[in-house]
Amino acid sequence: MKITYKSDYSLKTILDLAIHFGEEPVTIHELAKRSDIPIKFLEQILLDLKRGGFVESRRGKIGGYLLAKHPSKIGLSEVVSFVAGPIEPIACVDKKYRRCRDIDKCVFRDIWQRITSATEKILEEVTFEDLVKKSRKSQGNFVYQI
Amino acid sequence: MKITYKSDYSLKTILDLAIHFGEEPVTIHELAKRSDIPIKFLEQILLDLKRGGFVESRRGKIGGYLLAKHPSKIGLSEVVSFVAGPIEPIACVDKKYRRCRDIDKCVFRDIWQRITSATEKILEEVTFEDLVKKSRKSQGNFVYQI
DNA sequence: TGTAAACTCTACTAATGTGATAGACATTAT
DNA sequence: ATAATGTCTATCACATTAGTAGAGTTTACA
Repeated sequence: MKITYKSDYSLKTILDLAIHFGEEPVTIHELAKRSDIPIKFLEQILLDLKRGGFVESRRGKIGGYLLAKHPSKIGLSEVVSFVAGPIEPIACVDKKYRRCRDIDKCVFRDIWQRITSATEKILEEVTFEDLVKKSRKSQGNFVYQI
Repeated sequence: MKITYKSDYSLKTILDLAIHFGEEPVTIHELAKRSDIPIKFLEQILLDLKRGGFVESRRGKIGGYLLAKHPSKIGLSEVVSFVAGPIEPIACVDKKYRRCRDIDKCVFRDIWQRITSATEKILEEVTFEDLVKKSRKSQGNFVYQI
């Protein structure tokens, strides 16, 4: 799990669409402006999120983006996994990396697994509906601000 | 926190020195061979660890490296912070990154902070003495294997 | 039926980080 | 003296990140 600008932008964008769930499609322009994201970068991000099944789009005039599912059905865990990669903080879990000589005897592995479990537990308890509610509670609601 | 090869090598090296605490200095050559680390890369890593105050060196013939403190006084948390950067998984915590428009209203921030706390809790409970004991329990002790 | 406003797709780029490698130098036990 | 050790600086190939550019396609509506 690595929260880069791109994953940060992805999360903010899904939250924005969750806030506007049930309304008209939201344009890239609006999303970009509200979350202060470079518009051409956001285009690519939205295409990714579409491929991931998190958002849908409408083309043409009065087109825009919509959340693909109800915010209560979108878990933070699945989104984070998609936009920020596997939760594990450690290289040795990744298939691309060389294996340890004897990974089963690595005393650090248990640590990384415990951190992963703790992280998953926190993420799995949260849906975007929860985040929308939390966001509405923060007076002013930062997503709308200029 | 990002566990790269370099941080992985650093942890393994400190563990190796912890296992040999109280004995003669361990040479870079031995460390490199036992943990399968490119020797020239390990040289740099050891200089970093020295600057970090984790290890000491003896130059000249029969020189080598030693742990600077007793393994029970070296916490996994401090080592990980040193070799893998701040525990936080998120860009916005880093001073170098642009601030959110209104970071106090960011609904994700609380999530990253909870993950950070959970991670710190796990790391803070472990010292290298613990890891040495755990390592000795794994029969064969991978650090010694060819 | 034209057109403006929207999404779509591919390519490119600058900056940075990662994982090394190379080679000259300094120190010390014997 | 010398061999074995640590020290230091430079360089490099490759991947990732955070964009930018530009040409396309689709659709509502006048």
